[in-house]
Amino acid sequence: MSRRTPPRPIAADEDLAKLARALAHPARVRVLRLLARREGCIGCDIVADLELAQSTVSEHLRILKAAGLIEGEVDGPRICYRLHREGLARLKELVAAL
Amino acid sequence: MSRRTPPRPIAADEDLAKLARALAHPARVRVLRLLARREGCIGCDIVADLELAQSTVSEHLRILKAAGLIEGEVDGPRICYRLHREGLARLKELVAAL
DNA sequence: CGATTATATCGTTCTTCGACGATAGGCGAA
DNA sequence: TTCGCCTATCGTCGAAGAACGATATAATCG
Repeated sequence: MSRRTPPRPIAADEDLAKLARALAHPARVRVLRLLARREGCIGCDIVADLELAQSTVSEHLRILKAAGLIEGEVDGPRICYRLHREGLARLKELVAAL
Repeated sequence: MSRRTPPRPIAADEDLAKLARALAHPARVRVLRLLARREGCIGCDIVADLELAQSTVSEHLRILKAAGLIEGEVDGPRICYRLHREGLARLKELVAAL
């Protein structure tokens, strides 16, 4: 157990890779910036901002949510998205530690 | 030209997405950590550390190099890889700015 | 020179991603 | 309840990613 670099996957590597994958598309980065700018939440305005089909945007949002970078709260017939500070903080930690 | 959010791609989004894509695989994250640990350079030891075929590792290194996160210097018959501080710093900047 | 070692590249196969249209479900308003 | 808006999900298709073995290139050693 004094091996220098254990051959096992190493959880932190997987974690960072997963978060990075969520960032690995300009549309998703744009969504994050959008949510950062407007402190509050945004509904379908995201669809209007990105120039993509609604279903495509929905998929990007799903990916960001699955990665823990954003969260969506149901607000009547629409959904209010906002940054998920904890997930974002974890991402920053992991990157800063590189 | 007073549009709030111009529909153009926005270079910074593309940049961050590209960098993130380079990080979007555990093997590549691991390489970065490896190079961070051993301050100096490493040759084919990377192949030994990752449990992947040499050609696969070579491809991962190519991707990291293309993203500007590492650099390789020819050292006789082998190649000495090290972190590319500037690229890494740019990545950290962009992520921290989120 | 010939052998050895370290890397890169090529070609293939399989999987995953990204985009779209079509459609279904939920909620508020009329 | 019926209509209309917002969102999610499904199915499909083409593009890109990931892995490998085989092979090519380059430099050192004997």
